[in-house]
Amino acid sequence: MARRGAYAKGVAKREEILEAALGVVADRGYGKASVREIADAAGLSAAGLLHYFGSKEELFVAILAARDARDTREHEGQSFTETFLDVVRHNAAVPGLVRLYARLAADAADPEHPAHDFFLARTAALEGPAREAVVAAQEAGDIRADVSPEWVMRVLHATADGLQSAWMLDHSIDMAADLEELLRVLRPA
Amino acid sequence: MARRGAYAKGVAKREEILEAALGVVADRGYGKASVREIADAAGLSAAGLLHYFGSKEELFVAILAARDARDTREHEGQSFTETFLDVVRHNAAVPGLVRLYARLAADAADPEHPAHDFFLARTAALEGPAREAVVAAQEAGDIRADVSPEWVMRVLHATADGLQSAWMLDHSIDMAADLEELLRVLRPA
DNA sequence: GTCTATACTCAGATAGAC
DNA sequence: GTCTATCTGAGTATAGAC
Repeated sequence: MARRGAYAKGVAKREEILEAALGVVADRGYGKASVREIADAAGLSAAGLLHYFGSKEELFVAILAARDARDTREHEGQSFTETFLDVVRHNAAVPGLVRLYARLAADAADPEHPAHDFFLARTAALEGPAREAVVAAQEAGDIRADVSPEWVMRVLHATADGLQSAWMLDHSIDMAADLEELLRVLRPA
Repeated sequence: MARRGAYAKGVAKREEILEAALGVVADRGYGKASVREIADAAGLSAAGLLHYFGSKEELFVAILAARDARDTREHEGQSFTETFLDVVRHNAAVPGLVRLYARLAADAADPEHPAHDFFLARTAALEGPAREAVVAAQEAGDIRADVSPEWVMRVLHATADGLQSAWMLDHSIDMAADLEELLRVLRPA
């Protein structure tokens, strides 16, 4: 049917726009990456782009959502620790994405911001599996038992985020190595 | 002399502008805080404001620099750990400042950004005293000796930053308590 | 040295034609 | 589904008043 074709084209165009947007952001930074420039790179007008994504901010949220979806898909079945460190290692290869994440997370503090709910949902979605993994690690003797699983989750998440902030300014920081050392320190005495 | 009077007035106006700017940012967020609106709140025109601060970004860097200067002044003579936790506790009372910091830190990843050098210098300035304090804490038996002082500094800084990110989205997080727990975990077995 | 008025450029977003 | 045209508001450079 005709609708099928149009639909498939829309999906393909969406992905093309996401690719182009990430490229422009990586090259020029969030602030200087205008909707017009991204539209040019994707081969359509600014208004055409906003037909797919309602606003610049929604477009950028979609990039982060696509990244999360890919990370989840690619690490299916892997252990929590390995997934965690793998994602951090991979992030060191995509500075544009890391900067986009930091920028959007800062803006999303405003409850009215389009990314606010995305970040809340993201943290909530990570919470379940991460908690299970931490409890299992404590039972297996890989993480000391005298700390709460919630605290471990918060601190691992926070430290990874904070190391990314520092790494953005100074790429000589080895985020994964610092986190591995933290996991070592968290082991029982 | 006449110069003295004019100079003193300029300094007072600068501080008035910084106060007004922080207020507007806290109320409306970085993005919606326009130079015109801040200028209105400070009682002068946008161009008048830019006479004191060359650009919106430089104005915001000045706010963070003033905060750092105050924090340093107020905690002179206090121990590293108490200063660290005090600053974190105080930050929970000034969400506008925390958001401004996060936003500027994200933008500052671009080496061309006016805040880039500020953040590099800030980290470097913290490094000396913090390293000394960590080494002393290790010698005193408050921090385990099998980790490098540099790693401890990076991780404490990163965790505090990351917890701030999480706290911006969800104010129920107790940043200071989580950091105290981290300091406890870092103690020798 | 302090500050205003004006104006320029560019941004994101919308309306409506095709 | 995509465009052109246009709106509104941003940052800021300039010229010059006081």
